[in-house]
Amino acid sequence: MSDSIFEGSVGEEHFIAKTNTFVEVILPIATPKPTYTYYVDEQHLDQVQFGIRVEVQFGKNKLYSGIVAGIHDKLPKSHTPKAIVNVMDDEPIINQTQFRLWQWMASYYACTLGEVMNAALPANLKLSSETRILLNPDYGDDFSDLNDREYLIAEALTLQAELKIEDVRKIIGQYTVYPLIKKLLEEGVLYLKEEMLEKYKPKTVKCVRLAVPYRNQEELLDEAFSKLSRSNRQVEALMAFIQEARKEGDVSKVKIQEIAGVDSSVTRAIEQKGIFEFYDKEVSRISKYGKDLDAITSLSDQQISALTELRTQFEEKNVVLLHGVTGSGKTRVYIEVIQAALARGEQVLYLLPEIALTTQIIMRLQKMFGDKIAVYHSKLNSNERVEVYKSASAGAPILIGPRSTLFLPFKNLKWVIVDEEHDGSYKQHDPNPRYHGRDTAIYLAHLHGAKVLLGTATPAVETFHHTKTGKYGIVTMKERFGGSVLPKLEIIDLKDQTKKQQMQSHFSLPMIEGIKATVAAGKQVILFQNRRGYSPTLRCESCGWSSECVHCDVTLTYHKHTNKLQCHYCGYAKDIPKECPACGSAKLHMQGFGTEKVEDDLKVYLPELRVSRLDLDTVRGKNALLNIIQDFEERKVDVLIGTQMVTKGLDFENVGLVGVLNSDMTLSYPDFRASERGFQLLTQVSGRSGRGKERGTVMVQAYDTNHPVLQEIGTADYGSFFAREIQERQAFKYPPYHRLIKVTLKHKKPSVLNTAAKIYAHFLRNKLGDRVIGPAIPSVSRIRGYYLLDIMIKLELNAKLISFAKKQLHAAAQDVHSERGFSTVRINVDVDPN
DNA sequence: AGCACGCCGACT
DNA sequence: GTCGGCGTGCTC
Repeated sequence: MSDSIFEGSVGEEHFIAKTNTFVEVILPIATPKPTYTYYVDEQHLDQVQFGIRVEVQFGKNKLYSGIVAGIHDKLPKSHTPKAIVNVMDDEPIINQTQFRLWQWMASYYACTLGEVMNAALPANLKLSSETRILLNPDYGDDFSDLNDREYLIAEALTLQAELKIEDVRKIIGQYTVYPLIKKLLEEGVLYLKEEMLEKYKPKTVKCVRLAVPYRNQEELLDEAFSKLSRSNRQVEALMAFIQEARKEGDVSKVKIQEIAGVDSSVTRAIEQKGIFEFYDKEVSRISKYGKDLDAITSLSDQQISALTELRTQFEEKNVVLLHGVTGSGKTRVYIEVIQAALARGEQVLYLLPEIALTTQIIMRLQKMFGDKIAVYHSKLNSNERVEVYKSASAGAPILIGPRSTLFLPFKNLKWVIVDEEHDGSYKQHDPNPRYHGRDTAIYLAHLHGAKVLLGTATPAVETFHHTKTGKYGIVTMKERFGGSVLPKLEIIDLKDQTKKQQMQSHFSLPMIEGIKATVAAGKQVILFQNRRGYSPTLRCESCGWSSECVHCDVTLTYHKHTNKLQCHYCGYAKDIPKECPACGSAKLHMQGFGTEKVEDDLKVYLPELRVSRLDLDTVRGKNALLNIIQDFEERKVDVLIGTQMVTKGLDFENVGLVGVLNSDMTLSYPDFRASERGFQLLTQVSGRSGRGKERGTVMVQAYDTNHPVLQEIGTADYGSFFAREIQERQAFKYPPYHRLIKVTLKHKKPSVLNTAAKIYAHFLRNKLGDRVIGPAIPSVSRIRGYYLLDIMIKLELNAKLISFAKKQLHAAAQDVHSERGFSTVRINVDVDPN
């Protein structure tokens, strides 16, 4: 080792370098450099290793916890490194494989390592000086277990609700505070600020027990019965209770009412006579659901042959698509695959689209595999997340969750299941890294030497294409489980209905009749309304004025519960004007229809029906979704009106009719995936119908009844859809034949933005020619006060070309930013946009 | 991403 | 005359 002694400082402290060791540190921020070099002094020398967190100063006062990505002895020539402030871990929190995944993502999705790190680590592993700490109210005010310094912090927090890391530093008069805070977090004394937002609320169930004299003295029961003898129903309820009480500890009120066939007025009466007593029992959602799900079912012939076929395919291919029609029982096949993996001691990753929407599947798996499953739920608090994170490296057998679950530190990953592989929500849109969960999963599996099972009823065009070229294997299941047949499809011509004046608001006559008949037959109905672009807006009949957001280029939509006009992009809200602000006319009326309007209209035409609604607005609360689903399952609701959400993994037995109110919107959306999305959506929606014994019906209302996709769902014919679609993709240079990169430029001033986009596009066109398209004005051209322009790049599938192009994207951005007055133009790159 | 430095308009 | 607006550049 050469002598490379230099002088430097950290904060106020001055040091003279005595070692010759430096670390490359990844910081959780979007900076152009992937890592920064820090000096390791003597006291930390034997603690630094790859993958641990170190506390470092960055800039004048910012402190971050960064990750050590490398150790070396080369003093940087251009500058004097700062020393690390502290070492935070004894053991690495990421492994080499994770780091390789991060690097791949940063390179493939054209973002920084820091941005990947940000997405990859749970919040509790990413302390920075911006973090605010609060007192955990559950800990109480007994601080006697704390040492002096800890006590000082806790005491300060009783006086002041929250503290910044900087404040903590001042209070205890020392610079190094992270280890202290880390310890207090672990002991449950503190909370990080984010955590307070999502308070854990246990679910409770109303339960029944006998009131005091009767509870302990069985001989008094006769007396209880005689007290109730005047009411048969009350006697029955008590008998139901006694019968249930023999089985297990807690007896739910609902269950008794169900068995005795009575409602809550009866149980309440018994309570009032002093025989019953009600109490709330905390239940885990899983066990509650687990009970009424059947034990492991036997496999159908089709499932058995699918499994055999899968085994064969996996001998050759690393990725296999399981293409099974809705209701063919793919989940059952996954369960078998998982069980086989567990028997061999292999780790399984199970990815789902939106976790909240697929609780049914999670429950089913959890019931099957119990505590072998760790769910990386988006609503876990930070401590729970860290627990799951650590359990992955400890070898938890099954890890299940949305795309971010990819980032866990797997130990022996051998299987990745990507359920509903086609689902658009696997793609992250907004903050970098704009990654695709399915595609990243395939790379992750490659790093681990694991196999990937993609499952869906409606494969993504890219995926199916890869099965055609032989890159992926494919196994098909054509029949629905339990012999239920695919639903009957009726296309209703809205042009014709309008002509005959048979439309009632947005319902055609056949649709109304269909709903009536289905409910009369004791079946339930799902109505699907694609909200996209079809929300109710306020329009002036005289001059055509409509209310627009002041920050975004969208019309405001009417929300009944707030009685205001609101913006979907930024949340801006305003009161409903009495007269038109443009022309003064009072003829303002509501236009368009969202699920809310459908619900209201239906109540007018069919007032006797029990209607419920499932969309983003009604599932805000933590249990709301579950409640809506349960009510529908328990048949307390006749008609469920929903958006896309009803298409995702929900499984209801008693649905006789699925109605699609307006299919045109879905199919005529102006982008290259419109057909694909439309086909997937309509097929998935219709798959909700007739899951039980009898054949269901699907009614699709359409103006453009000749749209090819409408014919293709009719025959559930993926093959002909694919054949037509793949030709268009090829002809118009879209994926899978070309790779798309979408660049979005943003600025507050349209003039600056326009020039910037021109410079950018011109720069790129010089390098890439007519592969560069645009700039074009996107359908929403302004968001939160920023104007937007899109530039699309279509690249042939040539690795050299693609990596060249990504370099040029970077150069083009620098070119724009170096121009005077253009440094504030934001440039976002989205590889493989949806 | 944050933060300080620096250069131009409306105020005591 | 300054206060503060934002545009610019740098951070190991």
